[in-house]
Amino acid sequence: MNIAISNTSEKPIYQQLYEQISAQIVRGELESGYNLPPIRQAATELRVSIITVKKAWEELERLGLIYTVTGKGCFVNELSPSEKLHKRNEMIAKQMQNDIAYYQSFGLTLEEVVDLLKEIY
Amino acid sequence: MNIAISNTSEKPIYQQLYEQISAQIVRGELESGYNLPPIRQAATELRVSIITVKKAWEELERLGLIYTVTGKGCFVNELSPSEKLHKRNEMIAKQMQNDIAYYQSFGLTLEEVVDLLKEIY
Amino acid sequence: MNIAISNTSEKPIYQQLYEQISAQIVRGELESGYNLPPIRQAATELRVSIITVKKAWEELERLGLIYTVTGKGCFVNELSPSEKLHKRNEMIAKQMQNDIAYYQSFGLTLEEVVDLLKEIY
Amino acid sequence: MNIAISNTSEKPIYQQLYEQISAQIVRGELESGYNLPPIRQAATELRVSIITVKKAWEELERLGLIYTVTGKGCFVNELSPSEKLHKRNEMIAKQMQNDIAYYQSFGLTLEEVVDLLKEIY
DNA sequence: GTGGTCTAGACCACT
DNA sequence: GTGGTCTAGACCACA
Repeated sequence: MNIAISNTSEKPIYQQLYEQISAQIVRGELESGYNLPPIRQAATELRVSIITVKKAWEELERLGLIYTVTGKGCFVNELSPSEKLHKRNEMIAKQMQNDIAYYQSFGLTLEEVVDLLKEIY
Repeated sequence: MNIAISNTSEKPIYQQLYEQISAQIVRGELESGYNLPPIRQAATELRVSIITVKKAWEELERLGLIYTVTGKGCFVNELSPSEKLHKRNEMIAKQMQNDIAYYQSFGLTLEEVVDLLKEIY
Repeated sequence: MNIAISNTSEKPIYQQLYEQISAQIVRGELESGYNLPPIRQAATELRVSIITVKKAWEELERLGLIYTVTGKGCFVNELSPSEKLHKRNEMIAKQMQNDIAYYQSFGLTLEEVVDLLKEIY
Repeated sequence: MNIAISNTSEKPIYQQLYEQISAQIVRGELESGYNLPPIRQAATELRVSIITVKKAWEELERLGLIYTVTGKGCFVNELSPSEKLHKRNEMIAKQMQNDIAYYQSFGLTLEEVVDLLKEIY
């Protein structure tokens, strides 16, 4: 578990958590069947509230990336590489649609967006 | 004034307001010196609270896009086209940094991002 | 009449007016008996509201710097040089007390204030 | 938290709040990491509205003096003594420019200002 | 319990 | 009639 939490970020902590973990899962960093640390342990290590971790784990379950076995813990789902890729593209596309809507509201063309993107990347 | 407010959006109303208006200003739709509607009138038309409009107008002033004269009203600042362009890119870049951070967390390369962008745009 | 009005200043216009004129009077730039321009003319020239000019003229009268002759106009009071000096010091001292209170709230010593003052002046 | 609010002052309440607190921070009275009282509690104690306190806290955040963590509270930023000094001088200088402009409108020289200052201080 | 947002209505200063 | 400020109370997201 390699997670970076920022208290001053505009994103809520539980979102930072599930975004980073879901990224690690679809990238294959966290393998199928990987046993996520217990909520209490994760909360202690990351110095966040148990409720916050619970909320993040719940979101991961809702996304179909992990499953919970009561009394045993949470595990990364079995996902084929193609399924992972599909989920990854799904998540990215969802975000990108919002981003593009924002760019377009300022009247940016695709070329301008790409140019700015190359500059900042 | 052509504003669309969504009560279901995750963005606060005042932010929707200043984002749309700032976009209209830097796109040149609202000309320099344009007299924004009085906050009370805007509040009535948009069916939101005066304070909500006020907060949006304040942010626009902070962004250097409008100025307010007590007792007279609020007006769009005098901005040269290059200044508008600069402010636009500034706002976009700020947002784009967050977007890119998200894409990178999924391990996307610049090329992949551009490809996806072209697809969705 | 040599007045500079700023719409974007945080000071209300009527205050800008009476502050500048009172300064000109106690400095001797506007001589005793000088006939201030009619309210309507001043309002037109300065591009402000008649009400605003009226409010400034009233404040000047309240300060004992001008007097009004109904139907004839407003005139600068007869003031001896020592009276002018006294009024000047009075106005400055009043302002300076507020300024000093502000500086002191930040814990500045007299020496620090003087140093900063020399730097900015 | 040692705040004095004057309802008769010409300054708005929220400005009195952030001026006094910012002074306390740059003077070092409120240490880095200090947990400001919750806005509701502060509002009750100071007998002002929540929104008024919120507005003051927002300005403090904008000045780079505090940061807020949703659900946790507001905290004084980590600032080195030199940073504090810099921020202090920055705030003072901003105010002092207005003060000096006023003095100069009366034709005062730097020496006269300093003399008066020493007298009143 | 904490901050984030919003409402509806009010009073005041300024133009 | 305009903006500037303030109130008292409410609901929601977050920890």
